[in-house]
Amino acid sequence: MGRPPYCDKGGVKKGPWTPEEDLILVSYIQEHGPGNWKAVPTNTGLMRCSKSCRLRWTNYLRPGIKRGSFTEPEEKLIIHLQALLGNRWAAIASYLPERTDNDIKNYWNTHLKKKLKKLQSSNDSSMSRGLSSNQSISKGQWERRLQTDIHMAKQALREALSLGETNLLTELMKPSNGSYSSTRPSQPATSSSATTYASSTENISRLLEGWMKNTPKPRAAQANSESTQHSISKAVGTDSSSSEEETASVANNGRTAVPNLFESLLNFDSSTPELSETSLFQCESRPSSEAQVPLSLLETWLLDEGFGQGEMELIDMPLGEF
DNA sequence: AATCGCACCAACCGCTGCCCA
DNA sequence: ATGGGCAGCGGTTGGTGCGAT
Repeated sequence: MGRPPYCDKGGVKKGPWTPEEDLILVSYIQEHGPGNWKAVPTNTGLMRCSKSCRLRWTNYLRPGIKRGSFTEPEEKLIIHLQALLGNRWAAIASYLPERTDNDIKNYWNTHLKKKLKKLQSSNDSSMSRGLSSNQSISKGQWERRLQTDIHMAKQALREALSLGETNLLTELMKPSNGSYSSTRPSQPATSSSATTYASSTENISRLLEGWMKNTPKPRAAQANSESTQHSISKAVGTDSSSSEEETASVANNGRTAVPNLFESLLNFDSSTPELSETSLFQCESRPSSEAQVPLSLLETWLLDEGFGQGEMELIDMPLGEF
């Protein structure tokens, strides 16, 4: 129906956010918490629509966001979840609490799609040499193979963990240096926009530091602000905190802390109380909205110890629908 | 050195669903 | 029951940087 576009009002700024705007937004959210986005432009004086503010926060400024290349376990998890859930990036992102749906979506579109295409084409050629086609695989076989793949992903996670939690987190958090480096690891922070932003964000970091020292806040906001500052500092590589802090749980905004997540992933207990018919997709809404990521039926299925055991011969089956 | 094409990602757009009056 | 307002989501686009030619 003809509802006018929400951000169609005149005088609404579009385009990249400036560090100053970021600072204003972060400061406001630290004080008031995320939510009630409609009030944000009004109360902050930002010439942005509420939607833009929300996006900027959830995709960039929100504490606990991991920036940097995707690790192999993450990659596998995304592939499997995409096979299971389709392009429901928010649902997928709920299993990777440090990644935003936007990030995952971008990563999928720019990296994984191609990767899988390649994989598929190479597989097609092997199929033409006598292997059965995807389409001819029975549903049961398909599911079993998928389960095997998932089991392997899980295995990879566990292996990573077995190196020690710190190592895992190091792995999971690398490079945590503020700019995406997935396929451009050497991209210098000297690219014009990056430079401008990085240096300005450094300023934000410093400003926030001072601001936090001087501004008394409610407890919740304070906790939030610390992690936010940490996040921003991290994002610009100015974080001087110890590695302990680095690996410390970043329970912020109700999002599941990393160690907790992996604890939940790896110590999965099938007697999870949340198990219910309706729980299958209960993680679809962003975990940023309050609760810890509950273990859903899907997680059960994904991570159940018993799954995939003895099915290792079914590895590397290409995932269809890519 | 200049140009072109590609890759990447932040941000926008538009739709959907939920909540509330 | 209904309609408006808002948040959330997925698809798409535009700007920027890099590498190849």
